[in-house]
Amino acid sequence: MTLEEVARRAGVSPSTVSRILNGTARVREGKRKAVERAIADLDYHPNVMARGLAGGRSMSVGVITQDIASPFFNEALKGIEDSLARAGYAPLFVSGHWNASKETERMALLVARRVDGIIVLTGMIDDATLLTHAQRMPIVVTGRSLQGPGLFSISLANEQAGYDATRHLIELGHTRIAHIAGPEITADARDRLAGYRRALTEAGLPVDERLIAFGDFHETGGLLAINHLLESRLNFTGLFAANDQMAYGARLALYRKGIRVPEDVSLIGFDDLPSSLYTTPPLTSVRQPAYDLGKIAGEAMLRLIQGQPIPVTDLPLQIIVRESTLRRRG
Amino acid sequence: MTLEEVARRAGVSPSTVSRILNGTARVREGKRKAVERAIADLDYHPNVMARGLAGGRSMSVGVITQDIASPFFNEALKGIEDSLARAGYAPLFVSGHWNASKETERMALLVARRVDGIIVLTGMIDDATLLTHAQRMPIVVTGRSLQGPGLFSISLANEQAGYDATRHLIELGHTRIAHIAGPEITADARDRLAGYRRALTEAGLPVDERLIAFGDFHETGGLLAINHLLESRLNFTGLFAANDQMAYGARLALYRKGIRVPEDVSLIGFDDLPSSLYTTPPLTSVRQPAYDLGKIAGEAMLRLIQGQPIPVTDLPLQIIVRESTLRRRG
DNA sequence: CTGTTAGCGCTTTCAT
DNA sequence: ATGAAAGCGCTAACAG
Repeated sequence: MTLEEVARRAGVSPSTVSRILNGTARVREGKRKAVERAIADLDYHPNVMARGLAGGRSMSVGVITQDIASPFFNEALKGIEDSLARAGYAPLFVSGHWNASKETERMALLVARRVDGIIVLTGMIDDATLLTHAQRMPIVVTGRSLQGPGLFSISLANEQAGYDATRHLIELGHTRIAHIAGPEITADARDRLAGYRRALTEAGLPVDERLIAFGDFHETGGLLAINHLLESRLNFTGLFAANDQMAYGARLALYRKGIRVPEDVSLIGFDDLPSSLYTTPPLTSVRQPAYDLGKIAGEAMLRLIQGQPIPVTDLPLQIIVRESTLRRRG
Repeated sequence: MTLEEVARRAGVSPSTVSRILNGTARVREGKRKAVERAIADLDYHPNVMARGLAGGRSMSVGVITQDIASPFFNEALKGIEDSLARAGYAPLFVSGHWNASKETERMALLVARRVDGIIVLTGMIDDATLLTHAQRMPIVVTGRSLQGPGLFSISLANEQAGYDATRHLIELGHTRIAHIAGPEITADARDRLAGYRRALTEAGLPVDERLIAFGDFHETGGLLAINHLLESRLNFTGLFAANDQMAYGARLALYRKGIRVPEDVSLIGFDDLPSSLYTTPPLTSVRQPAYDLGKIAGEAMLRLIQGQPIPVTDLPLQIIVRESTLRRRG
């Protein structure tokens, strides 16, 4: 089934069919009807590649994640898929594996595929490279605030959220609060750590550097960090992990040592992954609206492609209090 | 940068460049060198769409999952991405949302995008439809065993694994074993349930239908199922959940009632999600090699496209014993 | 409003 | 072994 056959069957020219398909120009009602019937009769679906070649658009947008199998990114991907699908665009997912050079390579792959735009979910690529790419095609990037033509960034208030999380523990009476930070190279991790420091300082509490451990944003990282803290015989009653996965690992490490959550240690995570509702005990966490983030990124991309202005949307981070944090005893 | 410019720069015809790019024919060493230099100098990347239009191949394969954000599917997607990327193919992911009609619709979308093949991860589409599609393009389907030209299926021994899981509990001395099954419409769920029944029967234990609850393969389903069982005042010391997510929900429900795992109830899941290593206690589960499954599916697709024979590979399901199951006391 | 005419960048006969 | 030429299916000026 080709557009030409549709045209023949409807008794019009190919251009007319194209116009109707794309809404490029007004067409007389009669012809439109005829074409629509022909399309239905023939079960015609435009060839996306031919369209792309001729029109210069591929109807696909590239999405760079760090790890396609990470629960946090996944929620975002779902949001992206949903928003893009509505406009007939298909997402092309690639993983950067937390590696700047691999990420650059994947980006080249997307460019070769002539994607109409690229959404970068918390990438490691530097700002300058991004800005350069933005000159050739629309870019939406999350996790940093960047200004530039053809580029839209969605940043979340990580510092403030890190502050709030720590503050939550302080308000529960905790004074010895440890922090498992994420990799120092990621801006998110640095901001959350900065928030932690500010909350402590503002409350007049000392910042004990030995209470700060670094993890890899995975469960193992949390586990190792806690084991390390415990071996150093440092005590603490509050613990703020820079993401939920590390909180899970930390929780297991505590369980192994017979330290109870929340009775002995209050634990707060970050991300509020869907699974955090079902840990034992259910985890208190800073909710990052991952799905919404993806959806907004997708919609922004669509607007960018069409040259429309993008409305500013607020993505509030909020603390979801569950059962892993408790007022300090005594 | 187009192929023509490369040809001009290398002093050859476009066809020659094309031949070198695709390895379609032997080309004299001198010209090949010249072309390769031109490609490097110009940083040329073939236009995938033009290629697709002319050659009839899109260098992309469609992947239908039920839920792009489910941890199990995700591991598989990662495997698919890895195997496909090596051959220059890109996966196009779509979600069927456990809904047969939506799945059919998504399939049509993939066909319209002229994918070179479709991988169906445990879909709900009926066998006949799949066989029909297989006549037009390569299909790889997991979770069922189906024979046909242009079609390759990878099935896992779900019944046997269900049997093994139940058997594990029986061997630990449990006689009252409950089962949280998945949706009856899915073959996986039915098979696991059948294995559960067989293990009980073979061991001479009665199959108490009241001890079988159905869930939706999500955490909520497990939680609800256990609440239901508990309200009916049925007692049991062993529990087999048809997937890990439902096991998580069940574990929380038990925690809420003050029933300890594994001291009071031994719990075994299915899938062995990465996160099951970090639950409290770490979950005993039947390991489904999701990543390998994806990888094998991707490789099979590549072979199918190239008309090569597909080697039979065995995907063993095995029980990973952790700390959520224990010998029955007393 | 609508048809005609060029391509988009590449692959693939068909000659040579 | 290699070049010339004819499309793949569609969009986008350009004329009416």
